[in-house]
Amino acid sequence: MNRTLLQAQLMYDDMGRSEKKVADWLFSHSGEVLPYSITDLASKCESSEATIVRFSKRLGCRGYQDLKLTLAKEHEKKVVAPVITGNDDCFAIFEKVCNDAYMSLERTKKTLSAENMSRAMEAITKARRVVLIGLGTSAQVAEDASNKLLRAGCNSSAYADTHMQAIAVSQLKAGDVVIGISQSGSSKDIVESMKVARAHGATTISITSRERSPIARQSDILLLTDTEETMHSSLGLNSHISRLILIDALCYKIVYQNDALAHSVGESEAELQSKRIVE
Amino acid sequence: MNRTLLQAQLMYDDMGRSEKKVADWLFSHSGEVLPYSITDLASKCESSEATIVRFSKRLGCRGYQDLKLTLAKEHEKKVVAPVITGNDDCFAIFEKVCNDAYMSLERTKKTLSAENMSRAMEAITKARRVVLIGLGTSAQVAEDASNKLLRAGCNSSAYADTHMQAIAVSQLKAGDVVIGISQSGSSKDIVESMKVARAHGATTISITSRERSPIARQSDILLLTDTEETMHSSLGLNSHISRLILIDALCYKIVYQNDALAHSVGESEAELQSKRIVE
DNA sequence: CAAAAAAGTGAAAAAAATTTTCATTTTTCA
DNA sequence: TGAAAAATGAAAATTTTTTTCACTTTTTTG
Repeated sequence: MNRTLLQAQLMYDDMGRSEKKVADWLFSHSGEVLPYSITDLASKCESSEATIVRFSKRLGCRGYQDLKLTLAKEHEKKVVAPVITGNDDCFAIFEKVCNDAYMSLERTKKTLSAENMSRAMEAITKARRVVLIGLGTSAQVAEDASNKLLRAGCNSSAYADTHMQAIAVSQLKAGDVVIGISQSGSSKDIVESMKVARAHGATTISITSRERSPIARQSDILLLTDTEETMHSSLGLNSHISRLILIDALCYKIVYQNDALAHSVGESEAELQSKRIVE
Repeated sequence: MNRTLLQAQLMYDDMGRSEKKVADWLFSHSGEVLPYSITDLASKCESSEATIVRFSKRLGCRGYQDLKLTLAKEHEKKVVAPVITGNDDCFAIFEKVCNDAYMSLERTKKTLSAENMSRAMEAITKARRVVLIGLGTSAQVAEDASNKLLRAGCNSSAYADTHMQAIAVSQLKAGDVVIGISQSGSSKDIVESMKVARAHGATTISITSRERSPIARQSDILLLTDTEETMHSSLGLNSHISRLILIDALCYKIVYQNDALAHSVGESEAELQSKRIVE
């Protein structure tokens, strides 16, 4: 139920018999009205066009058209990704997985904290050394991030092996940064390494999909990618993509920041861009 | 910029002079259009009603009314200027990179051939052995694909090292499949391995962003991800994402196909799904 | 390079949707 | 009960949208 219909509920007692019919229909079919013309709606409600216009004006709209636009603006997006079926060909599945990815990115826009991103960026920029740790798919993301951070001028390394991770974090000091990447946030070895890093005074940043997870508790800065996996992609694909983009945005900002001076002295956008090329 | 207008940006080149005027006006006044009637808008754009209806239909709407409703539904979304500037904070950059990714996926939907995807899927399903080769970022994709194919029941391996790649492809026989992954399509070692695989009678599949590239010429089946990189993400990020999704869709179809029998005997959707979990 | 074909365009007609008007019905209240 | 006020819906008036079609521009082809 959206704002306009709540308003209608408040005014319900002031309405006449016929206007109430319109309100009732809208309460039980709030999502369906947009494609209907005023004539369609009048017959659905067993009411008349004039009544619908009056109803619209009561709610502060200029008329039925305006009401529809108002409702559309408040329309909560319940984009339901179509379900993949056995009859779909590869391409149809590709399209559906793409849709899933869009939705996942939209969700990530909501879960990700702008402030934490900025804090992470600053911590990384100032760090003497940045260590990235992750396992499985997350190791790939760590590797990718490390490559990009190197290009951005940070002293970073990624470790995909738990032993190497343990060694690397034990060398960290205050002012250093460790970035732990874990989809579930509960990979035991990763959490353990985060603890050690913290004990040595390093700033701990975690990239995970679960807000209440062991890794989150060991983190000074938490970067949350989308929380909810959908049906149509491998578990982890969507957060993998979110994390790749998150890393890319961070590195972009770091490059921009580091090169602000050089840039202001006349370095071209193209040169700036060239520092980011990875493949 | 919302989804519909991003779509318009993708289709911009296909529009005529007058339709472009409509698009231009909307790009610079995207928030203002809702109260305008088609006649108002036509005069604002120095265009005609008919052109606006055509423009609306191009974007998949039934007409101007429908376009307005669609825009109204997307109304709440923030308008993100397409160019990243030094003043953007990390989060704003993240949003822009997401938009880029979105546009890149839309482009990939155009370049990717549905038929070739199906042919690739069939070749992989029937193959005695699948070898994946790639370097750099593409090696990560190859690794990811190999993991998923294994889960899907294919005998697959990925090689990130050129020597290992050379050895692996020399063992292939007719009926085997090699999948070469290369952003530019011209990594010398990869192309060479594709040639060898082909000489041994294996089916060659390539995943690349360049249609006219050496690797494409060595391929029986060509899978083209988006061709044009944009300004806002690292060179390669967008095609990396496209390829991850492409792989995921392929594997999804393979799992569905392989398990069709088991499924029909009563295996649940959940069990089917569980075979795809990677992390 | 010119002719033919295709694509794009906008004025105006046609259709549809919306809003207003007004006669009639229903409700309110003394 | 009956007069005034409020509510209603059919139909008219208006506005908006969509379609049509003749004309223009662009592209292709011989």
